[in-house]
Amino acid sequence: MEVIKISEKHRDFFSMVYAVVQQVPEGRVTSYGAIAKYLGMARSSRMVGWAMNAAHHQPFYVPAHRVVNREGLLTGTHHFGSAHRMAELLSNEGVRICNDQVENFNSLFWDPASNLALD
DNA sequence: ACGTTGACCTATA
DNA sequence: GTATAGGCCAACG
Repeated sequence: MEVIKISEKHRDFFSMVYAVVQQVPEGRVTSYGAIAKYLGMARSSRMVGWAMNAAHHQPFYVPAHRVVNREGLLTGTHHFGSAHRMAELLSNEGVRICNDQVENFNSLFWDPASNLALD
């Protein structure tokens, strides 16, 4: 087991990412870019993925399986322990997965910018 | 300290 | 429609 250390500076950013991911309803999915854009880091969407990497080490639950890339492709399946873990979780929520690809992704897509109010 | 990598996205051809 | 290039910024060797 490796422990991923999170810099104090980015603790906030990570927390914000987790907060958004936790708002994603069951049976719905969102993308890294949408989260990054919502947090004002549209050009640093890779950091969202890095935050997901550390999500497993967080004390609270983070439904990282509901976060996919902009094509609706499950790119992070290898980081879920088993390759089919992510697809299983999504399938359990009613999301049809075919070859690591979310079906009807356009309808299942949940955009935080359109569902969360910006204060 | 430098180069490479990465759960990505946008732009251009 | 696919293919290639560039950018982004933190973590790792």
